[in-house]
Amino acid sequence: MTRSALRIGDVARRAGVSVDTIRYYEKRKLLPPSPRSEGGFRLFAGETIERVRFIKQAQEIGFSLDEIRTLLTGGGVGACGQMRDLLKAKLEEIGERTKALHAFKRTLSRHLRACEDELARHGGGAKCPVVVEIGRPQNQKR
Amino acid sequence: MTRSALRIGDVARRAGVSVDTIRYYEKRKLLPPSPRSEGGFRLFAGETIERVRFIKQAQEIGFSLDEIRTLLTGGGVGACGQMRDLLKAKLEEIGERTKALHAFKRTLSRHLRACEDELARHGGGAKCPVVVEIGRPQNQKR
DNA sequence: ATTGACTCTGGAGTTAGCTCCACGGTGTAC
DNA sequence: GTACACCGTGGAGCTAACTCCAGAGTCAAT
Repeated sequence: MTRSALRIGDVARRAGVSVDTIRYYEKRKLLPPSPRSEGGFRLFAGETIERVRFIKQAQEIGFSLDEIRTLLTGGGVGACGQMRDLLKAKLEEIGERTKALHAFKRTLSRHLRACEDELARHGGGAKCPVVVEIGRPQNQKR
Repeated sequence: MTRSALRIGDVARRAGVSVDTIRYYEKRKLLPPSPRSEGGFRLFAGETIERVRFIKQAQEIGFSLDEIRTLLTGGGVGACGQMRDLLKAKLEEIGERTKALHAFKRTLSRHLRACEDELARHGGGAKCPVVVEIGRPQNQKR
């Protein structure tokens, strides 16, 4: 019951973003227009913090604000089926991202191994095999 | 031995980017300055295609061009140790990204389950529980 | 020798996602 | 009742990563 409303600065601090970001999200419809105090200050409920964190989380893994908004605003009233499709699509995307991440990880791991082998053999005096493989100029192979 | 040089358009096509992008990468030092033809056309070796693909791959999973450049240019001549550290750091970052991806996947999966339960129970007529949980306005819990 | 596809440079323009600023009003603690 | 931190709006500015353009030159084929 202690639903004391938060002001924009509190939300920002507790969600780890700037107040400008909050206002920007509101403008971009990622946050609904908030009720205001007498004097015009925005008043937020505690859940807003969760919501902003969700946005940040989604963003970090590569979704755009527009994509996130479609997630947040669902498919309109009662559009559970639409939401389900959306979620499925996003989950598939995440699967692909995960695969890409794995592939890249393997690539880097391979380079790392080459690097450590080289260090073990020549103590780093010679030229790095990674630089040789990856950073080769455009002329020829050897 | 058939090292016929490629022109910018070939590289672009085969790497799946625009010629402008190639030139941009060169300017940003992700590609070394290429030798030129008599008339001033850039001439690329086949490996450039790999390199551009590597850049795109790294980029897709969230690395900036600056970060990628440090990977591509290593740590200077013979700096194998430096490269190793760099690779280790990047691999750790990838690990974190993977975790974030997983967490988000769980969140979305949970929403999806809620959505499908709701559909099974009420056939989608009612309001979507996901919208209720995620897209709630700032007022109160219920 | 001319055509048509391609390339060059320099610089301007674009999109996403903020970030900063000035100038003025609010809220509350003393 | 005033000091001081906070908030409001509108709009300009910023960074990354391209993308587009004009005007001019190149190259391979016919």
